Formats: sequence, structure tokens, C-alpha cells
Amino acid sequence: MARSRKRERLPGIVDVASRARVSPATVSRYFNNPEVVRRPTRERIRKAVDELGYVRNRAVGSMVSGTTGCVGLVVPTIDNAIFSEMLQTFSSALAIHGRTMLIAAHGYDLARETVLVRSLSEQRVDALALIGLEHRRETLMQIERQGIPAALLWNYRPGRDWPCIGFDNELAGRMAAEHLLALGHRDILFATGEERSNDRAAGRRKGAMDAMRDAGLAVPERRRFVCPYDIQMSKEMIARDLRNGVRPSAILAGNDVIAQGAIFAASSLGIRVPDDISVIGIGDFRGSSAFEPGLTTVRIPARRIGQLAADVLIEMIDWPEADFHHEHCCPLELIVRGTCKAVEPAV
Amino acid sequence: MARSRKRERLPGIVDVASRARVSPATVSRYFNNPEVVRRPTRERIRKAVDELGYVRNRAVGSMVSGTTGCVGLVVPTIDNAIFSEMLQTFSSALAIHGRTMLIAAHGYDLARETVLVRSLSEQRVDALALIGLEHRRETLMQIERQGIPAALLWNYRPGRDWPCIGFDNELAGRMAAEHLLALGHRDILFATGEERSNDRAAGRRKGAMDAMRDAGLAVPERRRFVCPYDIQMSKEMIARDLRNGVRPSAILAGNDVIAQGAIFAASSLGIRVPDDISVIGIGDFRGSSAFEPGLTTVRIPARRIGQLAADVLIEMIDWPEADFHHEHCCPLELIVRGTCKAVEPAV
DNA sequence: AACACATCTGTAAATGTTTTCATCGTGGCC
DNA sequence: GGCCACGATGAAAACATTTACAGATGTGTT
Repeated sequence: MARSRKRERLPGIVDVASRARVSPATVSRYFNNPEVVRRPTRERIRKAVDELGYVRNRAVGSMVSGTTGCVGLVVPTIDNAIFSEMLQTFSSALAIHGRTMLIAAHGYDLARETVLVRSLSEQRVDALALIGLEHRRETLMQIERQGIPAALLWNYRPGRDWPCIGFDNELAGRMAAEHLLALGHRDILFATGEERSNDRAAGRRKGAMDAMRDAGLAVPERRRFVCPYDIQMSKEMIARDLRNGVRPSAILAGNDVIAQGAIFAASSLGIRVPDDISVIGIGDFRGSSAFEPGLTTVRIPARRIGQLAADVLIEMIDWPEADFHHEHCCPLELIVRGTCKAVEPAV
Repeated sequence: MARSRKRERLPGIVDVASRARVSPATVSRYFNNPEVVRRPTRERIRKAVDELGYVRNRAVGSMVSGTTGCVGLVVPTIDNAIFSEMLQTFSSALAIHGRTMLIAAHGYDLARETVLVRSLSEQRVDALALIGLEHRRETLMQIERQGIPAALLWNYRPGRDWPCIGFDNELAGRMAAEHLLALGHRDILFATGEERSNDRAAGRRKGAMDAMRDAGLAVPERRRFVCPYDIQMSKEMIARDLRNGVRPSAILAGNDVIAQGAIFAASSLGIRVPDDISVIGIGDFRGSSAFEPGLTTVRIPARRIGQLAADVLIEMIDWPEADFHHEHCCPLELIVRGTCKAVEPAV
């Protein structure tokens, strides 16, 4: 027997009101400001709500009070190990404050991002978060014109017009490179992420390259790879290179997924990590520690960013007047495990 | 210079109307039924919308037309490799139809699920999807009473009252077990997922156990493990066991994350996969194929489920009268890679 | 007893759309 | 020319709530 689908009229606030023998206004107060209604009245309303199975309609409330209880989040993709850690924290943090997360993914296409932002605007989200610092002028203008509190996540650069909560991606790249340099590596393969619509990946590569330049080392073209965000494909790309040319002494991966691909690539060719080749990643995804040997990487504080983002946005919603200048640069940490080794001193 | 936050009145449909010298009704039609408004009029409205930067307010529309363009999805967790593949597809499929995904995670707590469903009801989602077949009676009643089109995802059993789109988790467990049995394994370690509020994990274990029973084999208590959904923790649990007792000839993991943990556990102890021990997983996560050796596993059609779920829900929204009996059991596939090997015939 | 004051509740306006029904042209047809 | 059908548009009601304001009730003070 299938469920009934008849959309008979649902009980409204006036039904509750008349059953509880109060005015609709009082029922409204019961939900939004319980403390101002007298306890016995409260009790009567609670009972009426229960009996009628009344579910209040936030969508309407938004019209008059201008608030929906929804916070929008626009990400390149949900299907990404470390984003989803952030999403999870963000969503939980919102839930604690009785808010819901509206999410949309643009697949690394900033033009699509614009239409998603518009779509979320139409839903009248109370606040909005985007990933990365770079967006189409139109996207940002849209948000500004609607007066939606918004923050930019994941990447960080000081002195922006917009609140931003993230970490310094250039620094992450630099830290990884400097770790390898400190271990004596000179011939390093840079396998970084795709940079189209992705200022995070671009920043990491830049940071790594800057470190090399500062060390007075040139990085030839054949040591620069752009890998997709996919273990299997990264593995294949790197394996192909490892098989053919002169083997580098280390691989710097733009993220842990690429790093994992690199490890498997080496492993598939019988090249030992870290004895024959060192590998360093960026991210410290769940699971990176379990690798054999454990992946040396630069930890991204994903959960911290998610939590902070939720806090900041809620603050901006609740005190729209206040003009906080939110800028949070979360600290990175080099996690040394087993995939990097000092190069043997030349004989 | 911080962004202005003044919530000055946004242009409404009447502002657009008066600028385009038409009535608000016509503007409304322009958005909802463009083909009924004459072309020159349409053009005038388009211009007015542009100039004013009008963004329509779906939240209000929901009040009178009873539709928000939002579809709710309640999951145990976002931060799960294979769910997030499904989420991604689901969300894209919705976006194509101009709908947005409202998402909420309950952290494997069915009591919290009830409050999340209520919260989504309050937002007046047009439809709702839940993960798994088992839910609190209250949750389901809530949905039914509100008359919200809903579907149950990920798990499948025939003859349910509710539309369900998923796969047969028992069969998945059985397929994995039978593969090992066919290879001659008799002493198998079962490392399955936690079953609290998780009928999928429970089903897989049951299926595997049934296969063993059918083969006339008993599975002693010490060969039954319950592992968390975490590579590192699974690795530790399994490594501890492998170090101490009599080593099984194979490990059947309830999901690929546990399987990956198992592989690393073996690897950390110098136990070779598949020569010394076989490992089979369930899921075929992105990345499982890249392992060295590639993980043998039962593939879950995550993207297919996401796509199908979106299609079904949209159908239910658009034809509320029709009483389709939606039941989709997506096929599973055994993916044989390199982690399983036939046991040596006894000498 | 009169009054100030605080607390609680009701009245009614306001919110921004959608939708129903009516109206107004326009052109075809008898 | 009168009638009808049709397509495009407008007027106004309806939607379910919130909120400003006013009214009612009770309490303590003089």
C-alpha cells in the first residue's frame, strides 16, 4: 500500500491558535520568543501543536522577518576527501544553532558558480560561503547587491575586502618544498593540482616554486606536472614518467590524493618509498596516516576552517550592524611520517 | 574597505512591474511561464529585471504555490568517500532541473534524524531522501503527514511501502564471501562496519554470514570484527589481531575503507597481499583501483543511485497524482583485481 | 483609592509573490 | 456587422506568518 500523497491543507498557525484559544501572534511568539509567553499559555500551545502535528513554515517567515535559517555553501565539488571533512564540521556547527545548510557544487566552473549563487539568493539564504578567493566579478557583485553576509573559505590572503577564513596555500607549498630541500633533495618532481578556477592549487605550486627559486634552484619543465584530483590517474601519469626518464629523488604532490597516487606509482614499479624516492603531500587527509609508510604531509586544518566559517557567518547574521573585519589564517603543520628521507651524501 | 551590509529594501516584483509598465502578474508569468507573455513585453521585463538587479524570491513563492525548488537529503555523514560520490551526482542532477539540495547529516543517530527531518519540513522542501530502510516510526510519520514525496536510498529490499533506490546489501556481503569461498578460503576474518543505526552494514554482514552457513562453515566469534569507518583505526584493529592469533587466510571487509586498512595492516607486518593473505572489500571507492595490488571488491553503483534518486524525486514532485511504485535495485558487480588469490591446495 | 508600571496577549497591518477571474483587443467566420 | 474564440494582460484575493502597537490584567506604591 503506497503512501497517501494528497496534499490536503496542513494545519497552520491559526489552527493551532484557535485550538489553544490564543491568538496567532502568541503562537508565533511561542516559537520565536518562548520566554515572553506565560507558562500555562505555553503549555496549552505546546499541546495544540502536538495534537495537530503542526510544523511551522520557515519559508513564509522569511518573507516578513527576512530570515530563512538557511546558510548557503558553494563548493567546487562535494566529492573531495578534505572538503567533505570541512562540510561535515560546517554543517554540524550550523545545526547546533538551528540552521540548515544549502549546498551547491559547480564542478570547478566559475561561470556556473554565478548561477548557483543566484539560485541560493533566490532561496534567500541568510548567509553565503564560497571556496577560494577568486570569483567572477559578477558573482561577488550579486552577493553584495543582495546584502547577503558572505565569507570566502579555504584560501587566505590578508587585506581582502571580504571576510576570509582559510590558510595560506602558498605557504603550504613552500613548507613542503623546504622540507624536501632541507633533506638535501635537489631534483624534485612537482605534481600539483589543476589550476583552472582553482586559486588554491595555483598558490601551492607558486609557493613551492618560490622556495626553489630562493634556494637558487631551477625547475625544468619536465619536472612540472599537472595532475587531476584522482588517485588512479595521478598514479598513471607519475608511473609513466618514473618509468621513462631520469628518476627524481623526490616528488612534491599538490595534495594527498596525488601523493597517494605517486606512492602507488612507485610501488607498482618496484621503486621503494622512501629509500629510492621521497614523497610529500599537502592535506593530511583521513587515511594518509595509515599508509605504509605513513605519508609525510602538510596538514590542512579542515575542521577548524569549517567550524570557524560557521561561527563567523552566524555572527554576521546575528549582528548585521557590527563591522567585524573577519580574517582568519589557520596555521599549517608539517606532519613528518615515513615517506621522506634525506638524500645519501654524494660519495 | 568592508562591504556594505545595509539591508535596504531589495527591488520586488512590483518594482520590476512598474518599471516595465506591466502588472506584477505579468512579471510573475515571465518567470514561471515565459511562453504565455508576448515577446515585446517579455523583452521589456527582461530589461527592467536587469536594470534593477531583481532577484526573485522563491521563499515567498513557496507560500502560495507550495513549492520551494529545494530537495532535502538526510545522510548519516557527508564525510564518506562513497556517499559523497552519490551526493555529487544527486546534486548535479537536481541542479539541471533548477533545484537546489538542502542537506543535513545526523552522524548515525536516528533520533537526530527525526529532528533534521522536521527542520527540513519547516523549510518546506519539495521532496526528501533518506539513507537506509530503517528509521524511527516518528520520522516516517512526520514525512507522511506532511505529504512530502520521499524516497529511501542506498539499501534495497522489495515490497516496501516507500519508494526505495539502492542495492541489495545482503547480496553484496554474499558476493564477497562467495568469491573467497570459491577461491578455497575457509578461515576468513570478517571485518564489517558498525551496525548502530546502519542497516546497510548489518545487511552486508548478514549476507556474508549466510553464505558461510550455506557452505556449511561456522564462523567463530574471534573471526568477527566490527570496525569503525576509518582507515587508521581499522588498520590498528586488524594489525593487532594479525600479530597475535592464528592468521586467517582471507579478510572480508564490510567496505573499502576497512579493506584498505586491512591491506596496510598486513603490509605493516610484512604479510604480503595476496600471497600470504587475501583481502576483499565492498564499495569500489575512487582510489581502490589504484592500490598496489588493486583492491578486489564489490562495486556499489553510487553515481547511478544518485542519478536515479534525483529522477524519481523530481517525477514525484511533478506528478503528485501518479502513483508510481518506485523500486530500483541497482546491480552489483564483482571487481576482481589483485588482492585475492586461491589458497594453495593442501600438500 | 488612585496611580505607575510591568507583564502578557490580541488586533491588524505588512510582507512579496502566485493565481483566479475578468477584461480588452483582434481577427476570423458566418 | 455581429458573434465568438483566443491571446495577452490586469485587478485583486489568497497565502501563513511576524511585528508594531494597543489593550488588558495584575502588582506594588503612595
